[in-house]
Amino acid sequence: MEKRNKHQIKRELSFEKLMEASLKIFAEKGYDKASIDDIAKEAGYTKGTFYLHFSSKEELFLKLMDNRLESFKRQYFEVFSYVEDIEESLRRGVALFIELTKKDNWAPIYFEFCVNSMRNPVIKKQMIVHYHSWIDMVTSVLKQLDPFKECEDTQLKELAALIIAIIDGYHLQYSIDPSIADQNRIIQVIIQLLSSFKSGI
Amino acid sequence: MEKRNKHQIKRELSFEKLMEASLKIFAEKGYDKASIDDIAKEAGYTKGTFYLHFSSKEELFLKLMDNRLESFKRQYFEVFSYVEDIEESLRRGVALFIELTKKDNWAPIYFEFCVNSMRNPVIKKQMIVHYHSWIDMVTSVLKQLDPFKECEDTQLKELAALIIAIIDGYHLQYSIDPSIADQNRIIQVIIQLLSSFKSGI
Amino acid sequence: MEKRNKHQIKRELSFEKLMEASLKIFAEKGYDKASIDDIAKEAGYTKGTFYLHFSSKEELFLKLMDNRLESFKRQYFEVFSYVEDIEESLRRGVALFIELTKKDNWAPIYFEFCVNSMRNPVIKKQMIVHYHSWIDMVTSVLKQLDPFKECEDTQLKELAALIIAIIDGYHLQYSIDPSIADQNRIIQVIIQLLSSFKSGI
Amino acid sequence: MEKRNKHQIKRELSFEKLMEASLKIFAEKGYDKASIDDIAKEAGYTKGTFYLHFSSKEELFLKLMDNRLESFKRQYFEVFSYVEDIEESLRRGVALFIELTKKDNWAPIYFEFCVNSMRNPVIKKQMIVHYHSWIDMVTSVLKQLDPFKECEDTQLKELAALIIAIIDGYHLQYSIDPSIADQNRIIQVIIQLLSSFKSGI
DNA sequence: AATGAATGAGCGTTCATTCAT
DNA sequence: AATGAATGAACGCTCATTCAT
Repeated sequence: MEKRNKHQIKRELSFEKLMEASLKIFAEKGYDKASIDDIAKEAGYTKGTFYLHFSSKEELFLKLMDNRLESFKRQYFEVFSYVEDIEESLRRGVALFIELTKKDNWAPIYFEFCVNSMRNPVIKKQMIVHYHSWIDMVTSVLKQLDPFKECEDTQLKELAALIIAIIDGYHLQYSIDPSIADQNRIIQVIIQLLSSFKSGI
Repeated sequence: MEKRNKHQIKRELSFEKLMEASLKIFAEKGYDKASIDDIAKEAGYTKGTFYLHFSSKEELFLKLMDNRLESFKRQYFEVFSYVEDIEESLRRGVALFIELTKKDNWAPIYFEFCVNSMRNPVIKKQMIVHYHSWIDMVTSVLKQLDPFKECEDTQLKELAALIIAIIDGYHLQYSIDPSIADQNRIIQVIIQLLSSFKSGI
Repeated sequence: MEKRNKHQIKRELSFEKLMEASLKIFAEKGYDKASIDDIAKEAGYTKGTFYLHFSSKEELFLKLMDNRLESFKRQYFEVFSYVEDIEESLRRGVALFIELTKKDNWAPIYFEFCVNSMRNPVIKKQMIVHYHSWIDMVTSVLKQLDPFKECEDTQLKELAALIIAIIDGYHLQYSIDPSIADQNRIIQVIIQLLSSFKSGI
Repeated sequence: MEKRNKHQIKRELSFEKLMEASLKIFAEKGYDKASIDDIAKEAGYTKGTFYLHFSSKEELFLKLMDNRLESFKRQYFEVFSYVEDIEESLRRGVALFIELTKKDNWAPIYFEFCVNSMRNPVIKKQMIVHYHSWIDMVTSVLKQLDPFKECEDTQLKELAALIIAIIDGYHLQYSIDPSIADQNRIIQVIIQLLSSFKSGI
């Protein structure tokens, strides 16, 4: 048992280190230019160790995607979960939402996920699953808000998809040239979108 | 002289063909997985010819970016140039704008430009130049519209940047899962944004 | 003492299992493509256990060769040991001999031994020892037969070598294309060879 | 044209060198242990050049097999083609046949072909084709001989297959331990086989 | 202008072997 | 006795780039 545990702990440690390293390397170099050697070395191991944990580069990428996308959803959800009155708290929510994307070098890795999903069907499939799960999350947040409580899910989902698209667009612009991407304006747009949606009902 | 000319013509022809081929191959495979061999073959030449025109893969990529981004701006500008009365024609304009992006497999190559610009400073610099030039173009289109004629350029530029961000966001979503990206809604958002901007003045 | 015994028994068990597994894997994949992992897994153990029993892949191969070649000799000897009257029983003997080679996927592993012995001096040495021991075995069988009782050993050994060569040749042909290797004809050739040898004396 | 020619000549030269080198390396080390690096270096080139000529290691092996097996058939055929009177000249023919196999390090490469054909279906297929073509060759030689002129092809083919099996068996024994493989005896066996076949008609 | 032979560095992956547990 | 984490050398293969023709 004890042995088991020590092995397990070591295993988990090296796995964690490799995941962390791969996040960094993929973000820095992109999927293709990131080599297994780079990743293993960054994690403090050699190539061989990598293949103890992942059967291929693609598998690692998939696992990293899954891990990161899921973790982001969770973080976002926490941010939004205590949003109760509308305007002001939503403003705060969206601001936080946007703030989070700037942490952790999220942009390069996120767009790396996106771009690779456009060409690799396996990655695409996983991307779609996560994207929908985000939409569901945002939908459920909206549903907590008074004005939307009565809305149909389909409508709210469309609204959620729109919000995510806008934030992604802002996000991309911010990555290209932070000096032109104005966080306040994008928040205004989203608030406005919500208001007009309310009144449209 | 004549010979010179024939050579020049041939040279331009092979250059054009290589550019076209590289567009196709980069869109299909992405920067890293596209090989010079692939591109040359697609153009009907061999590797050697490639290096007669481009000193490296990166140079080609830069030239292609320049060429495509410029050409897109031109196409968009044409679309918008005869927009004179507001709402309806703008709707048509934005729709066309969006439609254009779906042609020519533009999405994968565009995001390829974006993602690479996040990592390569030379590419980034060029991307920023083009992005600003797009903003200027959209700004100038807006300026033609009655309600915005009196606006300050700085304000209009912010508006233009916002519009482009939103369209990019829509575009990305469309690339991830076309079934959730609703073109009409995104157009509505932009129209609304314009209206509210007008009334905000 | 008892503990010792238990350990020994376990040790012998795992050794046996590893040998059996290696026979199967080497036959299936050949020496180079068979991995220690494959073999250990097939035996129901892990790599570590393998190195408790064998110091290297080559040592295993050598032990397996020794084991298999010896075991084959024993089996053959049993088959031939009760051959007493000549023609008919010899026919049966040779047929059985050939039949045995088809069992247990013997061909691929046997030729694996042969081919490796052509390149590795250690393996070659062991192969020669066994080959000679086969010749001796066949010689002793021949010596039991009336017509050969008076023959000199050197002569009988030559005959034995010839018989083994012919069977190996048949065996190889059978492995390449079973549809052209005719067991009866090869038996006839051997019978004939024996008759002519007899009359040659 | 001239250019073409020079390129072609260079190409053929490097191809030839690579084939020769691969013959040597495969014979020395066997298929799996022979590395592309080894082969290319032996030929005086680098790995890259190898892949200009062969798309994979397997393709090279297949081409080498085809080339060698065909060339051997041709050599054998030349040896036998002027065999007209029986016994003595056949003796000479078989002797030459056997002699040829000792040249060029044929044994290790031939058994390498055989052993690999037992596990790789593509190689197996090609091996069978060549083997049958050998049988046909030997059959046609036999048919030139007076006693066999009237025989049916099917019968002669069986005889040919038998002869080849016996020679291969001798060949294998010779490779394992030359000191026990007696060339004269194997020739006697074949001659005898032919005589008994004749009288069997 | 165009070809294509040649290079060399690099990559994803495998695997025999070691050793702490 | 058995495990399994870790290594490091190798291997098959790809590809951007160079250069003689």
